[in-house]
Amino acid sequence: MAPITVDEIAERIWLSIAERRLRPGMRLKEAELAEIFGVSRARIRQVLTALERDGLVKTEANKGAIVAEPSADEARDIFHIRREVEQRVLARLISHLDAEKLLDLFEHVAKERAANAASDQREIIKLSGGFHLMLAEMAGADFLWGLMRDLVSRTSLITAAFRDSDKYNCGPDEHEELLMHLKNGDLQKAQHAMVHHLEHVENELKLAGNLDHARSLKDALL
Amino acid sequence: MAPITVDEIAERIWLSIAERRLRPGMRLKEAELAEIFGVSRARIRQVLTALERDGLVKTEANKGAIVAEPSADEARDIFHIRREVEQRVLARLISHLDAEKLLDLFEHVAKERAANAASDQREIIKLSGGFHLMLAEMAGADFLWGLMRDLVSRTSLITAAFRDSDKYNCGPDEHEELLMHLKNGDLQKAQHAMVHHLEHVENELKLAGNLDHARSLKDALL
DNA sequence: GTCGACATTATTGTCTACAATATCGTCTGT
DNA sequence: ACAGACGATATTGTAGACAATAATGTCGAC
Repeated sequence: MAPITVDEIAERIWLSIAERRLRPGMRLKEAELAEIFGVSRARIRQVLTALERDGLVKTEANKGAIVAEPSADEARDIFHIRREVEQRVLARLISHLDAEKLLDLFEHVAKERAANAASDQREIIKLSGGFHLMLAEMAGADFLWGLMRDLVSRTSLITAAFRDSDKYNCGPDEHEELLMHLKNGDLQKAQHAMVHHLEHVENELKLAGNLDHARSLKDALL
Repeated sequence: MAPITVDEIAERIWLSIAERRLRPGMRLKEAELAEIFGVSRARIRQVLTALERDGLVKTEANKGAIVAEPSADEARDIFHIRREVEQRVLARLISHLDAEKLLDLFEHVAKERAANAASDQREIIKLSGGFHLMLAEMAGADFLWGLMRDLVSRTSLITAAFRDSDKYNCGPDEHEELLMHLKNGDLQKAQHAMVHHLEHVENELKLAGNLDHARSLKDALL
């Protein structure tokens, strides 16, 4: 019997948010979560602080945690920064990229394709983010990897909040195209493909119509 | 009698690191810190997780926390990303920047100048970072502000680790020049000044000589 | 009948004690 | 004398109990 870890709980909540089972604004009561996962509140508190760091929940003093409600502007900022970070990741990666790593990456994309074929949404979400994190990890740049973790989870939240259809965000085709350029050692083309890919994802969201959830009741009703 | 808060403790530790009173690699034992600040270990734990989020300390499971030991490559990544983030901050800021905010900014620079004149190192450190955070806060972009907090603290660590002289990093003159461009509503020049400023700071560090602290003993001795 | 103060309840924040784990010293067998 | 394992100690991880705080419902006064 292995007690569930903090990371596992955090992942579960992350997935629930990405799947839109937990909607922005929903309260996450500590005692409730502790009950659900069969752990103490102390552990849940760690989970919540981790989730807050990744921008998935927002906590207010003495008022608890709620699922974060990103604004359209925030979403644009996140995509903007993410484009820069991902390009940097590729630049750092391409210098020490060997055949084995490339194989792992192609294998990963194959898994994505399988999940897509099976319409296994949870797996799709995990793998899509995982691909980008894998690139960062292989780049061997801890700081960039940490940033990417943050950005990926925030992107999940944004996608959940702003996509209209049930279309999936990260298609395997674009990932594979990117890998081809990496395989050829062409950094510029790889970066271009990455930017294109991210813009594609961003453009599928409804950021234009700023039907922003109002920050306060006052704003919402007056 | 007000008990010291988590943020205050974190700031104290941050300053000690920035002042090089705490050196990279030093252990931060929980009980010891709890004793020093007169609080319980639970509180210290919160402090340490916060510091880890900001990249100032590194914790390993069941082994405790040590002051982080950034590599030169990591430092370069951080500066690279920081340039992009700061430019984005300026872009977001310039649209809704009024006379009052500008006044506050100029006032802040005046304080920096005073601290410099008095050679109050602790105050210099606080104010230098504070200036950049102030810009982010005024931009009204929470995500960017959070990123900047992270980047500023990481920059403090890098500066502490890699500067050779006791030269101070952020000079008030460059900050003021930036403000002039903002006052004139010239985004491009402001961004250019910012990039120049950050490159200036980066170039004063000894990142070239990669006398990287080896990650492991094996690497260090063999 | 409505406004304001007060009590109740639910929820988070904090502390203290206990359990798990790693590290380091020591001992024994060869 | 040295290698390996075992045990002691120090340190972190976890849980549960208690205190503080904020939201809400109720009562009383005007």
